[in-house]
Amino acid sequence: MSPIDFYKCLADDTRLKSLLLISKFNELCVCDLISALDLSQPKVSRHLAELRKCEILVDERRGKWVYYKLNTKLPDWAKQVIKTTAEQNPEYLKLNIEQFKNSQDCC
Amino acid sequence: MSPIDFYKCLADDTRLKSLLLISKFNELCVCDLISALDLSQPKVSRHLAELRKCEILVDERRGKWVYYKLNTKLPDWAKQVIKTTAEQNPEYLKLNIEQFKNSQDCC
DNA sequence: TTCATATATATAATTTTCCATATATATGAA
DNA sequence: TTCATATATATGGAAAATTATATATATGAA
Repeated sequence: MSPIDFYKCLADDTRLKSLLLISKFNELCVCDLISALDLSQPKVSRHLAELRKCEILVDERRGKWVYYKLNTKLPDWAKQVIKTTAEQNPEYLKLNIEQFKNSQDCC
Repeated sequence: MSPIDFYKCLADDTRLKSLLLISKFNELCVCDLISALDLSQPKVSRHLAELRKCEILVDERRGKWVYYKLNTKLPDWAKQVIKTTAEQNPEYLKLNIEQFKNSQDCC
């Protein structure tokens, strides 16, 4: 994975937020992201497909749902970049996480 | 600096290479980057202007030359991301650094 | 059939690039 | 010093390329 392909894939609000939310929650299904980000299903799905195509995320179908998580084969630098960004920017995801938790009726 | 603005600014080959070269060499002038990257002067200048506009780089004129270096006011996570990417991807800049050293007639 | 997700196509918006030109500094001659 | 020229860098504007979006439709599991 070349740095430029990696950063191009992060350079969209929907993709970056999806990635950081998935990093925080370990794995999420498409419908979780749709409700957290409050975006249309095709939009979320298309951006997840991009993250899948450049092998940042992997997907796994379990019944009706498709779950996305980080690709464990990512190079170390990419894992570190995602982790650092997610941990040190809580405010960037704050509202999305609140909304997600409300929609899950939990916490 | 929001993560999305930061990553949008990295998501171009000219900008990313310029940034990583500057990170490696501490500071470089525009003409150094033009010869290292083998790109037109307006192209390099325009991309440096973007990195300046989003406050990732700062510039300083010294005589005829304008030097660019990292903005020390960058948030920690951004500094870490740049450092990690630069250090763990030597091959991404390899040819550019060789070409730069040849043009400088050094090392 | 319904629910969850993916994808195709057309359109819109954004970004990049190129060429020309502008600006700022340095240098050399008169 | 002044004027002309050279060098380094920046920027305006148009065209080209890339990317994102909405809507409609397709697929796959229950």
